[in-house]
Amino acid sequence: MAMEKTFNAAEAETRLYAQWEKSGAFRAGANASRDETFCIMIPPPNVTGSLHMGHAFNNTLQDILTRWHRMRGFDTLWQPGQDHAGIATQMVVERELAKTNRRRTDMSRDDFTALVWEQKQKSGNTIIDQLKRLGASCDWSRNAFTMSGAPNAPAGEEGNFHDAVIKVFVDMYNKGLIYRGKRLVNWDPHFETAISDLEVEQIEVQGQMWHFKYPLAGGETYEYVEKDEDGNVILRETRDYISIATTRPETMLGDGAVAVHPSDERYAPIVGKLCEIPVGPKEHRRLIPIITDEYPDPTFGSGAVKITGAHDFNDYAVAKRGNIPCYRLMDTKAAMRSDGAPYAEAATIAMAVAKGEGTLTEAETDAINLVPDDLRGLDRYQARKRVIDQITSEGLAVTILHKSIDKETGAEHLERIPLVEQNKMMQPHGDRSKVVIEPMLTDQWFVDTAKIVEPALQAVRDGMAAQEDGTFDPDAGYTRILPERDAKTYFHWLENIEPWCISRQLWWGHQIPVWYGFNFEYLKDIDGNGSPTALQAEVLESADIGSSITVGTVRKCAATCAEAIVKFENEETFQFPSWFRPIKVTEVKDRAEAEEAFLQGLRAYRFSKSTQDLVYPVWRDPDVLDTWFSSGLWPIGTLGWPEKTDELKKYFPTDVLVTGFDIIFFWVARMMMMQLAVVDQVPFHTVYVHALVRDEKGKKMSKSLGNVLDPLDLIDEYGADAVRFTLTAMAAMGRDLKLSKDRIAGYRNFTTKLWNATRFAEMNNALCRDAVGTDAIRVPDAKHTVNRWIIGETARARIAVDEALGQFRFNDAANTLYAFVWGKVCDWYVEFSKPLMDGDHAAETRATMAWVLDQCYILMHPIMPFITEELWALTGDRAKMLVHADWPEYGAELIDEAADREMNWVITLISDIRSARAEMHVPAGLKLPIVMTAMDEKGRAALANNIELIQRLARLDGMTEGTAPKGSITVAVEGGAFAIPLEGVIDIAEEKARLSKALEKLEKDMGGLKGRLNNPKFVESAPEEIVEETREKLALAEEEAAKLKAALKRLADIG
RNA sequence: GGGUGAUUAGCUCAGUGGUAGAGCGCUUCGUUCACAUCGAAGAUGUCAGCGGUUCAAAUCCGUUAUCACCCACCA
Repeated sequence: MAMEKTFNAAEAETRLYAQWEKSGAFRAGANASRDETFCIMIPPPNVTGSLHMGHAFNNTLQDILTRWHRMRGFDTLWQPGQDHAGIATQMVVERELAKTNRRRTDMSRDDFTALVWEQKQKSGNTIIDQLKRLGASCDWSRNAFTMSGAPNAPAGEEGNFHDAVIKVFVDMYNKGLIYRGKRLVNWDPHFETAISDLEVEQIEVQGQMWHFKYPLAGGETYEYVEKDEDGNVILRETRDYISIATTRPETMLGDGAVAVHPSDERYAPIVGKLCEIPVGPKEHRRLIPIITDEYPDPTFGSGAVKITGAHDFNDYAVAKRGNIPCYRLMDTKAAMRSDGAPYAEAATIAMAVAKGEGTLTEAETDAINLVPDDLRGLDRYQARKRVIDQITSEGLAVTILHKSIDKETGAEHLERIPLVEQNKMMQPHGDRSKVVIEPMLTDQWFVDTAKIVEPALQAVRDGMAAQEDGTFDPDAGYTRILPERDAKTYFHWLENIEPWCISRQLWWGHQIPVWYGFNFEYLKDIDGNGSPTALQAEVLESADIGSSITVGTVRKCAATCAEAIVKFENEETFQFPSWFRPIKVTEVKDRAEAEEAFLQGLRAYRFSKSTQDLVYPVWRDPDVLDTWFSSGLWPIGTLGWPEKTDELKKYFPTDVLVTGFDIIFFWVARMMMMQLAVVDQVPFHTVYVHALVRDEKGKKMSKSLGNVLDPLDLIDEYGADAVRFTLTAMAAMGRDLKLSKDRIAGYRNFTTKLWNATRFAEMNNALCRDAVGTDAIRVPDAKHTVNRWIIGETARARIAVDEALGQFRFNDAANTLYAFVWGKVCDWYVEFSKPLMDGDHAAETRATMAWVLDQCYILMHPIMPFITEELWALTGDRAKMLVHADWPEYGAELIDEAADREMNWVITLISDIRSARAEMHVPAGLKLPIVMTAMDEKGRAALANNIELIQRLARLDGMTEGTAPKGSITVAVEGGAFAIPLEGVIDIAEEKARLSKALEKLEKDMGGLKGRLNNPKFVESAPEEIVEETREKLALAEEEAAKLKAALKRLADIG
């Protein structure tokens, strides 16, 4: 067998991965030899996504933990899968449609989702294949998908994830943890859906703020007084208006009030009076009250704020407090241009066109004339412009005097211009659509997070407390978040949690399992003393009013419902009146089941059996659930819940969640809340939060910046092992990770180094094992110091690696291995072994070399699986593949302190001689004799044992004992000194300089050491071992200094 | 506005009380039979500033400066 000079990663990686898969190496429970389980849930990537650097990092860490546990004999499962990613995936398909000038609304919902499924099946495997290239050892036979088993899922997409999601929704609804409500939500005008707070990002934009006059009702006037900070009056005038400042003039028509701070004296005279919204035909202008509220800041703007409850979150709060009506002005549909095409920019919301009903709820009386005709159907920004123009032309814009100079004449004059302030403001944008979010008052579904947040908080409080005092127990039912500061983020968010809006007006996702129908409870009230509304009256009028409700009543109700449903179908955001609402949330598969469920409810209430032949109208809520609602169930969902599967029993709660901090809120917190709410257990005992991958300059990698490093390109160029090792070595907890190609190349060289160390052993027949097939379990019974030393070093490495991985200190593990393999094995042990490969110690040394290299493969395998597996196969007949090799358990018992001391002495001696030679410019190839001028017993023994390798590595030519010859350089070591005769070669001045410099450094050190030891407080207070160590250091330094001085003196005598 | 973190060699970063390290880069030398994707040697730091605690501080505390990120409702 002759090995190639380097590892061919491209060829070997594919071959090895196929071999692992074929042998079922990654299957749940493969290689299990003990009862303990270890389970990691992959953070499911978007099904349309492709592997980016963040994935590569995240999954490398998971793979390391998984492979490590699998080799240690745990019953291991790394559960893979993908997320259906509602908005993102729907966006991909809609973009495709747009290429052929089609839109989603051109087809039926079923046809559209069928297209999405096609897309899923087309691109869903991309990321799986990419993860395989990285070496991820997931159990692909269990690959999961958050939409599997949905009603319209095509063949091959079976599964029970959908059922689990629906069941959780129903259970939570029945427990009162989910409700439907009319609230102000973040409306994304591009996707025409509500989104949650987390999906909104605040972006700083240059904004404008306009100042307008709202005339007081009836032409009333008041004395407006402005004072400076010291209370001096700086302005006093009579006004017949109140001046407001706004950044959103187009919402003025929806104002419900003008608010000022209670302490604001300027407006005190007019609080409680009415003012007029100065937009639209004069005869139809609304009057709104001037109220007080703590919210307005008297020092900002004019101090007076218009309150538009339906289009601003602050205003909404003020309106709630002050019982001010909220008028929704806008439609949820994008405005159309006159030619019927949508506006190019996405942020288009029409000013409401609907009269009366529906859109302008909560203030139905005023609805009719809310929006004048000339503003209807406009995009919000067009409407803004028109409103500003109208106000300005009417002279109601607040103006300021502006000095300007006539260019022609040079004459200076003052002119009045509208007061428009330019200021930077944070504006909410959709994180996917990048368009400005419109707060909208709509009916949405919410999770009442306040009711389920406490267990999620407590579990982490307990986990962190245990982590703190060192009593952490994985089975105790709590969760720790590492590093600690991310726990703070978690607490902060959960302690201030808002209701979670979970309905999305999309088509791709889990449709909400709620069916609407006539609420018969409503009629019950009529039988009492309640006064009927118009509808009730109508229903009752045509029904037989009597002791019981008759078939006729039901027919009438059915007809009324049908009418509502027609409206609902034509207008997705149709607001159901209160008599039409979900009266039962149930797990039903289709309309027939829903109808049957309703009928059962009716029978139970007051209808006779004769009504069951009625066709009763029901309607399913068209909204789908937020993607994170289903992702939140990932741990139990992938394990088969609600079925009581073996996997669920075995692997749940799972062990570690490895994730980036950017989805702590989106995902981690929600999994915690939902698992606790549904199965009353934490989903994992440890959350390991890692850094974000950035480019060399520390910028977040993004397509728009063009600074993306594609992990697959890097794998092509350097091999997966090098990429993985780089990421691991840089995985210091909770920092940014700046990736550069140089670093990857460095670690690629490291793989080559290991490869070539193996090549050396192979050439020296070190790999002809005396015990083929034992897979290096047996530690060689070595006698020679060199071998005993490297065995001890191997044990140290194993201990350090296990400890590092146990604490999620991935970089420590990587650096330990790097230093061991390169710094110990390659730099020294391979060299030391060369003279031993023949002669008395040959067999032992070869066995040790073989064993040490095996240990390198094993210990490195979790980080660098490919090259190690390849070397494992190349170097022996193995009973098992490396992926299933047994992780070693040897420890400190293998460390031979005496061998350690001896070899470290030898290494220091060789290094010192090399150093002296280099500094004296001794030609590297020249072999020199050496004279031992002094040596203690231990030194003599060490020397005798290792003389051959010392001569070889220090390039010496024979050793004698005696006094330093003329013109020699001095090398001082612990216990002795050497002289290297260099008469004629040596430059005495240079040698003096070298020795003086070394001496200087020593004396500086000695000064510090002496200073400490002379300080009585140090000797008293410091631990004994530290004091002792300091004394030893000083003694050694003094000894060496004495030798250097002697050498210097000799040089002085000569020169 | 609130919060969190960072500031260490030319660069990228480790280092949680005992007197500072790695990789890359740089300089010099080297084709000794594992490896030039290599080897040997070398240079470079008031550990951001100031103050405090301590026998001892890069490390703990306070403060200042700069930067980064997260959260947030200034119309």
